[in-house]
Amino acid sequence: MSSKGATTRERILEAACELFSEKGFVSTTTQDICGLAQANIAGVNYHFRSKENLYREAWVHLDRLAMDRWTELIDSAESAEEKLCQFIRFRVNSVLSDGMESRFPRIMHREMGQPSALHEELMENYMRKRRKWFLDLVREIVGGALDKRQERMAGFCIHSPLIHLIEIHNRPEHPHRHRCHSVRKDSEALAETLCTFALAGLRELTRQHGQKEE
Amino acid sequence: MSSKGATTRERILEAACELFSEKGFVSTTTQDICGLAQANIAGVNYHFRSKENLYREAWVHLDRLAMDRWTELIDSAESAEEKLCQFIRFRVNSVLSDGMESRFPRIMHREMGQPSALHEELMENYMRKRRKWFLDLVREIVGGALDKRQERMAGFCIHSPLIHLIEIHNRPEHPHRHRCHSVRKDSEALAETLCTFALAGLRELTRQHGQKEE
DNA sequence: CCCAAATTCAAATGATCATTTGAAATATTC
DNA sequence: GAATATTTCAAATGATCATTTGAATTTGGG
Repeated sequence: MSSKGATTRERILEAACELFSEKGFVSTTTQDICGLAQANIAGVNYHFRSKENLYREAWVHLDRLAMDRWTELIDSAESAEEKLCQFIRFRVNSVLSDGMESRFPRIMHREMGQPSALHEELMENYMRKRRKWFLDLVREIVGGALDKRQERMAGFCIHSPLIHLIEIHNRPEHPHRHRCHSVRKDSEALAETLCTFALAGLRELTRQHGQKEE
Repeated sequence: MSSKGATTRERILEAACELFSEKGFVSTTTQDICGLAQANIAGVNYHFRSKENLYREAWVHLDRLAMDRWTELIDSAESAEEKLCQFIRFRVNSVLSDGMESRFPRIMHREMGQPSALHEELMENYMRKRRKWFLDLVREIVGGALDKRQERMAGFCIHSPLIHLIEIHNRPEHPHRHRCHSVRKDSEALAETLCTFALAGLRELTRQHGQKEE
């Protein structure tokens, strides 16, 4: 716990980020948050007006952290294909690490599975730009060989395993987590498998499309 | 509504299947269920002892329906690759149809995202056999070329888009569903794209593995 | 050191939920 | 068709939750 020398407000926000990303908005109670933050229950409403607004602040905070790491990533790679693989490795590592890096993907995933009252606002502010970036990257790789609908479907095929990975590694404790053995060690191998699948799929799709043209 | 000439018990079970698969155990209230079933609130506890036990009965019912369609599928295809594609087409059609066929995948998905007290029992009874069937199918396709860990990862790559599809099409109404345009029409095209990706990925994986051997 | 503003706190409020209760209504049996 | 068992019902119960309240405590400026 990083509650060393932090204000009550900071401890509550930190606890909120942890719990909201783990369990989502509805399943997280203010009691949970204040318990973890070692603060009084009324602290949430005093410092953040409401649970809902605390949720909003948690998004602002997590988005900022995620974007910091995001920009590092974007600049590093050269070709579009390499950029995609970097993105895949980045996300796999983030999620499997179970650390702070995985919080943004996880709160996003919880919000998708059980939308809060802020859903549209959050999608507009935090989803749209990421989605566009990813689809543009796919388009760059296939080099205009596919139509918009096919690009979307290809993006779907590539992105789905990353979403599913979040899902698997963000399940409430339940002794049933025995499936995720040797997760740390598999991290790199899994990322490489996902890259292989993504590139092989894209190549096959463009190949098929080229054949139809002739 | 198929409440024609059905007993209260049947109407409650039917409503429970619909709502549990749409919103999951916790987010579905007995009031919702009885409202949809046009039954008194006490009906759940009279006919099913508890909400939890009603949930169990809903699983029994949905599993039976899903298995009926499942066996039709298994017998039809010849080669393992063809069987996998049949499975993919079947699942895509089921989920995109938004009908009764999609209920089992959806209740499964909700249970994974927010496990109930019955989680382990349900996984044991309804998940294990399906999971085994799918992984055996992958193994048959790669013909023993990959090790267990790689088979699992390949299965993950192929299965993830199907899970994600359930997720996308099982989101609470929210006007934000505008992403799913022309879903019905895209159904076949999406299934074919998924098949292409799956087979291309598997071939590339076995090819890479063959190279390493030499 | 004192006072006022900011913060913390335990307890109360009101809403929602699953479940219980016991009476009323309905169906079944003899 | 009366007696009995089954099913329905409106209202009550008790648990959990977010939020409010007003008093107690701490903090910071003069």
